[in-house]
Amino acid sequence: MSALDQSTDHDGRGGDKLSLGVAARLSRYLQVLTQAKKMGKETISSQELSDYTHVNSTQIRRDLSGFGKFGKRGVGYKVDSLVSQIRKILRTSGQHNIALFGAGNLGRAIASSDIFADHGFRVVALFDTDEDKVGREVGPHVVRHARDLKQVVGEEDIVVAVLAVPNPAAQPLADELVDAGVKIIFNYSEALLHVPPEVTVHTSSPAVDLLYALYFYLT
Amino acid sequence: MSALDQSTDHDGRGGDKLSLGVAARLSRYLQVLTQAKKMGKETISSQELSDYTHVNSTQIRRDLSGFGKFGKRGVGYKVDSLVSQIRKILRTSGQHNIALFGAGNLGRAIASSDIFADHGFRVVALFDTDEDKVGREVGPHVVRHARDLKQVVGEEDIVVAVLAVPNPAAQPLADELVDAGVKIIFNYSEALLHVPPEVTVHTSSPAVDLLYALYFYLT
DNA sequence: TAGATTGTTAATCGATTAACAATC
DNA sequence: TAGATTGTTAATCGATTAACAATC
Repeated sequence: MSALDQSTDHDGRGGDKLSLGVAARLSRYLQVLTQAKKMGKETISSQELSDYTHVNSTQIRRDLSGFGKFGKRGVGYKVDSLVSQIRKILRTSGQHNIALFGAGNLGRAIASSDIFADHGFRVVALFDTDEDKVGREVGPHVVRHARDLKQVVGEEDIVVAVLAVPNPAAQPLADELVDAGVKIIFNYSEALLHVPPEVTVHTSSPAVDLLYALYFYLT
Repeated sequence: MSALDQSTDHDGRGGDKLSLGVAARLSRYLQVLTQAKKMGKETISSQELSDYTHVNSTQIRRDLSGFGKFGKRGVGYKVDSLVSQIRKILRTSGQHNIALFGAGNLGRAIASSDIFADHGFRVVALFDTDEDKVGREVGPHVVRHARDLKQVVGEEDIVVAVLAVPNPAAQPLADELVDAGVKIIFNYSEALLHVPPEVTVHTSSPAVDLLYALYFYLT
């Protein structure tokens, strides 16, 4: 993880790496803005963004003004152009191909939703190891056998793999993915995955998020 | 959101509110520890915890030592007792009842998994509005019609609702939940939900997490 | 113009980390 | 004992926020 490296220029314009906090907040703004755009909203104020993200409005303005003057005083920010700007800052303007593993309930839910598509991610392949599932259609995908993963990862330039597989299957699969050259593993199983340092694992943990929310309710 | 209120005592022993950062990190430690325990691991060092959580090992020791001397020098922390200690600190030692809405792919995936159960959350009811689904069995649950939600929420002391419903259904359902007295809404739809200030909404956003991970890969 | 909201400053506060003594 | 790892200090650095001038 070189994510902790911090740039010494703090005006943010230098094309240098964002700090962890800034990158995380920009991502959240993008989430809200994307949905606001879908709902036909044309402008949004830092205060409205604050209401949805729970980030202080001054900080939102500060985060954004580091990269340019995107807002209009007295009006707010144009939703549409702010989405483009943040995508540019996060360097995620393009399309990114992802491979999805596991065609169970969770895998099918992910494959049929547009949560990833809305942010420029395209599921290009859905894999399973169950021969009964291979060949079946799930949304726009035909389930492929996981033994083909290396070929597909190479051909389709896949950097991200999403794991919706049972816990015991996760580590062996992760090993194969690392071997095939995947750099980011999004893990929906609960398994603790061992990977080389150049590979990033993000383990989704709804229950942990819930514990956190509950703490502030209970106190 | 009173989550930003900060206590003025910083030793953490006073039974006062944790800061946002500390509470978030403790939750993450708990996630890893819970899984490590499942895998039969008996002790764990701050360095190992750091490898899995990407939190600096000094900070982990610092976070923990604020509440007591849980570790043994030269050995590490006992996984089992550390889990109990953190649960105590986060005040989530008990059981918490949750209601799950939506018996589609995602709802069924959540209902059949033990991600919530592992952390003391018990799904006590699964709702849908589709009459075809009502009455069907999903894991240990029988799908109930959402019109019964108010009764169930009252009877079962439900504080948390998990929404695995289509976007357009989310806001009307949130309104009903607020009316019924639910305090925490865990939103798996993409809809931006409007709720009164005493209710907390957490919107899950895998694509946003992915954007964030991708940024650090791309730079 | 009057009202609203941005962009920016300056001050404060908390988070982070290297280093190391303590001790298992 | 020797090695390992915790608990804690002290210094630094970045995040946060109130306040307000600028301006749409």
